[in-house]
Amino acid sequence: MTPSAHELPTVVRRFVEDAGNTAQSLGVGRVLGQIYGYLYLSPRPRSLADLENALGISKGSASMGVRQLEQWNAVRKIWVRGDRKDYYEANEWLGEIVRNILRDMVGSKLSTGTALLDELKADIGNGAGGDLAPDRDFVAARLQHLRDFHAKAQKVWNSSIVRMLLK
Amino acid sequence: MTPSAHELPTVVRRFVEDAGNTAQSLGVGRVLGQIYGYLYLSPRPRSLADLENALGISKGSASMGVRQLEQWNAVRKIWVRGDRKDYYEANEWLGEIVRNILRDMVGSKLSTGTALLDELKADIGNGAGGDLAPDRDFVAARLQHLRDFHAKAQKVWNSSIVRMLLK
DNA sequence: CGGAACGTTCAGAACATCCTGAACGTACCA
DNA sequence: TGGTACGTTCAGGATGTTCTGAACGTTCCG
Repeated sequence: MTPSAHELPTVVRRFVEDAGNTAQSLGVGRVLGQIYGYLYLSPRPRSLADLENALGISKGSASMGVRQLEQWNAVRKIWVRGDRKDYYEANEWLGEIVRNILRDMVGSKLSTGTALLDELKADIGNGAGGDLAPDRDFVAARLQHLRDFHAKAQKVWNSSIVRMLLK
Repeated sequence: MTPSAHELPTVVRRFVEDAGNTAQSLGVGRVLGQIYGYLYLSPRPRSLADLENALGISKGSASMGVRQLEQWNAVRKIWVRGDRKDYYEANEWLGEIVRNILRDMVGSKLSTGTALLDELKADIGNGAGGDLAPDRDFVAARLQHLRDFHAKAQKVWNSSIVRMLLK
């Protein structure tokens, strides 16, 4: 008699489902939401096998899922002496988690995003943009406008990250 | 001699490409980024046919793309007397666009997200969560914790929307 | 040393999303 | 009234993403 999945209490099952949907619709992957949701309602740490079993996902998904969640500090690995399994528990400080996720999904793009603009500006400066002919000035102005916006966005971003950090 | 695509100036082509990639990686769809990017660098309004042609996308994509962008106020429809085509131009106020996109991708979830929590809380209140047995209090506490976070998140969200609005 | 228990990896299947293009509706004009 | 020029829709094909599960590496134990 294999210990089948679907033995979760109704409340937990529904919560996990919703966490999965929410995670997916925010673009972080359904499984991550499910794992976090399950651990969030677990009064004690759970092993990878528990996750496979409780959520009906594969070993691979569980393994990669917890790794990603660890990177965001959404879960912690717990060692139990004399037990070779890895156990995990949820970090309940959601603000921190959200911040970490945002930093690594949005923040990175904001910081690298200037490169292309500079390059294009340089291209226009040389004759490289010769085929722009009559629109040259307009295009240059718009690129400049975008650069300004980008700079402002970076500021807002940094300060708002700090604000959330204050909680 | 069909007027083929790929007649865009190099600078424009690269900008459009990048806009497409950025849009995609932020989860709003590559085509939307391309259309907006193209219009952003266009000194005059463009028709749907222009978009199909310049970006190498289908009529359907162009049509649905501009509709979505209109909803976010990212582009404006321009009427030209005596011309049956619809023309579009980009709204250059990116802050407004970002705000509109966020409102409709994140804001909505924040406002609807309480429903499930309330329901589950009620279920625990009745005997419905009987199979939770010894974990009942822990689960209830975690649900409450989440409710608190949710309330706080709504506040931060509303005020930060307002802040960006101030420019 | 051999084998058991575990975590990790990754090719490819399963699934979801996005885009195309043909069919259609509508407005206009001769 | 028929024809043309346009915009819209949506079934289904094309593309991209996520998940599975078998193969493998490692650690531990007898």
